[in-house]
This record gives sequence, structure tokens and C-alpha cells, in this order.
Amino acid sequence: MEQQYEQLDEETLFIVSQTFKALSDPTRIRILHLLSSGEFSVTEIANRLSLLQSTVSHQLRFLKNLRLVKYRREGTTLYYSHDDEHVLHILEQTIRHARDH
Amino acid sequence: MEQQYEQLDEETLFIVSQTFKALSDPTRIRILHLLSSGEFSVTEIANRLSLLQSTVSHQLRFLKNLRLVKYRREGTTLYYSHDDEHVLHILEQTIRHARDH
DNA sequence: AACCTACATGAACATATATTCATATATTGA
DNA sequence: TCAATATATGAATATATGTTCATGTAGGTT
Repeated sequence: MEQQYEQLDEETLFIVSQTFKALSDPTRIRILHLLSSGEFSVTEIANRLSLLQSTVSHQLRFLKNLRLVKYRREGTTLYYSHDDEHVLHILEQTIRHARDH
Repeated sequence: MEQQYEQLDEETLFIVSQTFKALSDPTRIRILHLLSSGEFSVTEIANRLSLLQSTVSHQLRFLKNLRLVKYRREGTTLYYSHDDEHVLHILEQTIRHARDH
């Protein structure tokens, strides 16, 4: 399981830190965790998580920029869903790990 | 792979966010990545990563509080090593993922 | 066009965070 | 005990970040 040390280049370092930064905020974790169970509109997310619409919208933009979520439009409603299996897997894995103490 | 949505309790949310926060800073990532290859003293870490001793010391305290690293003493020298296989695995996994674009 | 509804955006604010500098502590050896 | 080395700590500072409020925009309906 031990592996060879290899210097981290700037770009990799940036991507990795950004990815984990996305997962380091409670609000974003709650949003991503909710989206792990399906797709929801911005308003639905706000209602379910008791957050302001503006807060959700800001955080969704953050997650969208990192391509962790995507959306499809239906009239005036945007349905958001997750867009990165790998990151979602890491999140759910860590949630389970945290729940066992 | 799709799993049931389950409300996140405060404590789990806190642990998860703290864990990812530890991995969200470039300096801490570099330290943990270095420690994935063995144990190093504070000075060695500082030299290898071109960081101030104080910076390394502060970040090691952060990582120590989260029990992500541990140390053993040898005279006045403290040799730090990683102390959480799960978190280290997630880090290395994400580094590899980031390197493939 | 006027009016909803849904969502996005920008500014402002408060808070959190990382780094640096200066200094403190601790261990070893002379 | 004094000096030297290794590490830790605290204060200060600059910067980043999350939330809120107010407002903008876009699509749908009448």
C-alpha cells in the first residue's frame, strides 16, 4: 500500500486542493450529499436543507465551476444533479467513515 | 452505486468537513504527500518543501489535532509520520485522478 | 406587454485561515 | 549551568471565504 513519493506539480496541487475545498464546507457537503440521491431544483434544495435560495445558488455555481454538478432546464426550473462519480464516491466513503466514530 | 439519502447529523458533518479542510490546503497536501513516503523531522520537511520551520510546525499541529499524523521523539528531533490510512488513501487516489487531467 | 416564478449575481460584511516574525520551550552535550 | 539545536507558540497581518440583502435576468402565462 506504501507508494513511491513523487513531487507534486503546481497544476496537480491546485486541482487536488480545489477538489477538497469543495468538500470542506458543510453547506456544500449537504448539497452534494442530497444530490447523491437524485436531482433537485434550486428551490427544492433550499427548502430541504433550510437554506436561502441565494446561498444555494452561490454554492451551486461554485460546484458547477468545478464540474461537480450539472443541471438540465425545464421551463424556468433548473434541476441540478451530481456530475463527478469519483468525488461523490470519496464523499460518501468519508461520511460512512465518519459515522463509525 | 446509487445509495439511499440519509440526513447528515451535525457531528458527522463537522468531522467530514474538517477532514476535507485538512486536505484543501496546498501546504498540508504537500506535507501529507511527503509523509506518505516515510517519516521525516520538522526540519527535513521544511527543507524538502522549501517552507519555513514555523509554517511546517503550525500545519503539523493542525494535522496532529485531526490525528492525521503522529510523531516519535529521538533526542530533540521529532519524526513525523502519517496516522490515518483512510485519509491518505483518499489523498493519493485524488492525486492520481487529478494527474489524468 | 405585464406579471409571475425561478434562479443568478454583485456588493457588503463578518469570519476564518495561512504565513510570517519574534520568541519561548525542551533536549542534549560540554 | 551554559550553549546549541530542534521544535512550538502567539501575535499580527493579509487574504480568502460564506452568507445575506438587494436586485437583476430569463422563461412562462395571461
